[in-house]
Amino acid sequence: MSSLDSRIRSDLEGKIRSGEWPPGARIPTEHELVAQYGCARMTVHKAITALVATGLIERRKKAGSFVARPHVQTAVIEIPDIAAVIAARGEAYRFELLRRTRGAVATLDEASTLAGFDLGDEVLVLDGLHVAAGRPFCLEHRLIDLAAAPEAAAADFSVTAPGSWLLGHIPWTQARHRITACNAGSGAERLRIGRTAACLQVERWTWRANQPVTFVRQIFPGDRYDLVAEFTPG
Amino acid sequence: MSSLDSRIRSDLEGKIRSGEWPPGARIPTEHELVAQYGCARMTVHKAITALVATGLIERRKKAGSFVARPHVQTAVIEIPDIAAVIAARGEAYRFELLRRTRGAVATLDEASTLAGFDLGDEVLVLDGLHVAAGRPFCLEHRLIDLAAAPEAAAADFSVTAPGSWLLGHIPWTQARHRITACNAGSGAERLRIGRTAACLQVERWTWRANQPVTFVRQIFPGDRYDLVAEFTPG
DNA sequence: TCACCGATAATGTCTAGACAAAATATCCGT
DNA sequence: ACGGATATTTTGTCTAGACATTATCGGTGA
Repeated sequence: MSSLDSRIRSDLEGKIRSGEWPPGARIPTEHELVAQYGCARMTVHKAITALVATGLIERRKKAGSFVARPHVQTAVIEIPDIAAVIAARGEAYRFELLRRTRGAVATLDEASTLAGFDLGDEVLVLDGLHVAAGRPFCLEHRLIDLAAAPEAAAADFSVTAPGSWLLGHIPWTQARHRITACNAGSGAERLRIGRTAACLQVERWTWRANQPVTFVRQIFPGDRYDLVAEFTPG
Repeated sequence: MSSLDSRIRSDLEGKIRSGEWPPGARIPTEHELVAQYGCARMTVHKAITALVATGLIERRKKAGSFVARPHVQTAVIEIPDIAAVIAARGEAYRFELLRRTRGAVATLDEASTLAGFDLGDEVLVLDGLHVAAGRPFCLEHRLIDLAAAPEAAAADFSVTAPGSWLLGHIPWTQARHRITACNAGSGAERLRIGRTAACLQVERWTWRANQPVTFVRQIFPGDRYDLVAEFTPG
């Protein structure tokens, strides 16, 4: 942390975040910074490279390095395990398994539209309810590809939620999230809210080495959950 | 792209993403990779450093470098300018300014709860509607701190949406997003949907050098917009 | 005036070392 | 068998150069 390159990095970052160097401004050349800090160019280069990686700086050969002009807001959103969220709130957590079936993908209506599961793949279909402090917190519908996660066939999901189980057993390498709003509709009874109540719907596709592992659709009552994305550019 | 360090990087990344090196596995030491690629250690080190920055690898002195075990899902979500979103869809875009008032923060009900605006700050309050292809797309309520963005007082927001204007004029350095679901409620008329329709509500606080710049609450009809977060670990 | 083309200045990559720091492994004495 | 000092391995940082690459700038000729 107190290495020279991280000092240079935070110096530069400070000038940018304070607004002293506004977006589009040209920052000193590596040569100038070398003279200023009395170090090797590699050290300066490393510091700038780190800021390029975070999107704070853009480099153009011959022209120089410039403070990036942010154009899209990219926020990092953390989607933790539900059990962990509830535990962090200090509430009691329980998972209720509502349905568990097993079958080939072709027989399931959702399958063809979802995720790129191969037709005929054996999947586990799990419906469940996450309960926090006695109140329904999230209704979950999940498909698990048994080709990618054969051990899931023997797992006991009445104790551990499938999400938590998968996290520990089948490491994924890629995921895609879709966040939408919907009315509670047919899930209203289970969630014990009105059918017209607004809910946050998070859909997540998860792959491992380009093979689908699981698809999950989670429905949260709008007043019980929100997603917060902290952010720094860019 | 075809530099040696990026080749080493993608070799390593391939082994990890393919599952050949599972989470927790130890990867070859830098010394071994140097022997394997016949290059300087700096080159190998740079490649690994890049993967550490993305969270794919963890390094421990003496012990070695290991494939990271993902524990929370962190997704990167892009929140682009609304005008740009609609343009990308190939639809006509229009912004309608519904209300524009100016006043000190203390007089506004929302102010004290919002964002850390200082009491007494002069703010611009803007309500507007984003229209895509003739249909309401997003209802927006915004506060702009005139201390942070004095030029906003003179800007003409009946042409350019304040979000787009701010993006070009007042670079922010920090932002926080909150994503919830809500019913259309009082916004239903403007959005031309039912009062009970589910909407995605995005709230965004934006700072520049630790000074609040703007707060915005955007309400999207749930069936017209969703957020997609692509993801790679960790 | 305009198109081209070469000089130049900046970043991009890489080398072959050096020393530092930290965590594990080993050995030794009790 | 255990605890603690010591050795070793591995990553962390840095140097002082080298040559490659490329966008810009300025000049030259049509």
